[in-house]
Amino acid sequence: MEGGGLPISRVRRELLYLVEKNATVVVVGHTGCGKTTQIPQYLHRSGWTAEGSKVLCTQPRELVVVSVAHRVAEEMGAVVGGEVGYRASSFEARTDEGGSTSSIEFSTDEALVSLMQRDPLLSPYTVVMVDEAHERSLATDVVLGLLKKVQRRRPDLRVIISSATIDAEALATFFGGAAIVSVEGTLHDVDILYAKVPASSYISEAVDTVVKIHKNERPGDVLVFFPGEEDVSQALELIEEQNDFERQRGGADDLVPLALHEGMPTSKQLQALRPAPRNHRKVVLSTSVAETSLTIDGIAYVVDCCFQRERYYDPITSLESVVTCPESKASAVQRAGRAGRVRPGKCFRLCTREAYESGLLPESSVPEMQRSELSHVVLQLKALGVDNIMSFDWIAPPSAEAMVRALELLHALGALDQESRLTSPLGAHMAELPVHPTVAKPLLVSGELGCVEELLIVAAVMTVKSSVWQLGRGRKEMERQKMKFAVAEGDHVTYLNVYKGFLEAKRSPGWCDRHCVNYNAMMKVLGVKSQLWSALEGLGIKHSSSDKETLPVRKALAHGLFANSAVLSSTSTDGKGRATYTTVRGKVVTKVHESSVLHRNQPKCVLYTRAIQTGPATHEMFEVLAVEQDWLTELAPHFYTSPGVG
DNA sequence: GAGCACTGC
Repeated sequence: MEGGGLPISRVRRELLYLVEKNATVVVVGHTGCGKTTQIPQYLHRSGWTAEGSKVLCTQPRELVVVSVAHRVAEEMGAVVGGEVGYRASSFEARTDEGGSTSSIEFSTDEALVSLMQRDPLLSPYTVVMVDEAHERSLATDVVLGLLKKVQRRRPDLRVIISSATIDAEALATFFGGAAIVSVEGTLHDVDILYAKVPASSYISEAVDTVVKIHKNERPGDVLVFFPGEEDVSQALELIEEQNDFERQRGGADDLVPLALHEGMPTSKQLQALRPAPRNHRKVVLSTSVAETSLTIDGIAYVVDCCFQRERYYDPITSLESVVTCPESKASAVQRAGRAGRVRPGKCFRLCTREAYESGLLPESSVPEMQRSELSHVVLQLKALGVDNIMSFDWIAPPSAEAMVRALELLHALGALDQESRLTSPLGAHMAELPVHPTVAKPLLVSGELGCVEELLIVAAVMTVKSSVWQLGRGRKEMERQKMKFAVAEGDHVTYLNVYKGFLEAKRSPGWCDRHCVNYNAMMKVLGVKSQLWSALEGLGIKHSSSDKETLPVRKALAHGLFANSAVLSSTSTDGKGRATYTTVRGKVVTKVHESSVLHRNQPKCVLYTRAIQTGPATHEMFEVLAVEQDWLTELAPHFYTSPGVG
């Protein structure tokens, strides 16, 4: 397909003219208008890739990078790795550094940040297009700030920002008055219908809406968006009850409800993506995975609860919380668009039109940059030569507290010196590792402590976000299986046993199923582990193993995680018999989360990977490591002796 | 008694 019928083709000439005349152009257009696949080809055909120069297009997600590269190559009659290439880590690299012949390259935003550490002026590129900029991921915001900086030294560099929403003005202003071009329309129209009154419970309202669609609307599958996994399972139960009720009345039970969320095994996810049996209507009950990451064919109706869950980092306590809040209009539009992929569809929003139009729903979500822990971003910027982080040209500046926290942690980790300059070699090496600074430091000290192999495994598991554990036949069974691997030293050390078992079982998916281990997560662990090993090897670190000795492993981890410490409270329980802890810094009351192998052990002092607020006054620690309290002052003397702390 | 979603040097 040539893409001639796509909405983007109507603005081709205008777009090319604007790119010629302006340093920066903002393109506004919804998903499906063809901008991602067509704009790079327009640029290619109009001379922007002449004489070995290149056009780069970035995406927030790796999966999209790979699939778009293949689609564009196919449209051009080229092969991936030839005229069209991509940069992605966990997939086989299809372009190499300098000698690549690709005219059009696709990469993730993250990969562009790392590319800029090696080639700050992006010398071979004439145009960089930042796609899906409205998603405002951490990496997107970093890329936008960096590109603006590069443009000052390379006035010839063209930047195209593509966004699905109307915050185009803000983006254009940030780039000193960029040109704006709008792409009207999508492939198919979607009718938007609103609730007449605000719903008292979005779960039952969503289920009622599904039932109404099933009774009154033409055939076509339904996709329902819920904020979280818990909502998905409740809705699933309600629809099954409804089906039972229909059966008893002798009605048709041709409604097929299917859950879809990140935490499910892939086989179950695929089930939700498969077409329903003939004459049945499929209802996919999903979290926001289906908003951007997964595409389901045959969806004609979308039901949107109009809520989403967002993670917030509190720099004062250094703890995170996950809150349910009204979704942004940008998400609402994206979700609705999922109904119009194959033919005109309908979207039922469970908020009122007044609520939508009066500003009760924000235009866009708070950018990740303003609700995240920033030590990794700060370290990256330092490595890119941005000396004064506070005065970096942020498109949305993070809070001063969050930046101070990040600088403080990086200083305590030894990545920055007294003057906040990157230390050498430690800070520079930490910046070269594709993991969070609290994980990079343990990896780097593992050489001296003789436990490189063990740290590679633990760091890989910590970096692969999806849990190593997976529900098999119920929570009880998972608990039972987990205990087979569990050790008193904690979750991180337990991972070593899981990894060992996985290798001894020759990476068998069946073994994983029987032991409630997530096969996909383990395969990713293998990939990340070998990637980390080549990075460490490149830094001159020699391989070693501590075998059955776990003390060096815990010590190495403590070198990175010391800031996340909590001690067992003397007044021991929360009323339900569970021990409470107090974070050493911040003095917040917290508990060991049920998912941890240590949730009954009550060690005196623990380090955690993350602590999340799970209730109004409840914080829980995920991934917990048992340590000796005197390690804290030993490993981070300044951190634990400053006034008012410790 | 159970955690939105992504990614990388």
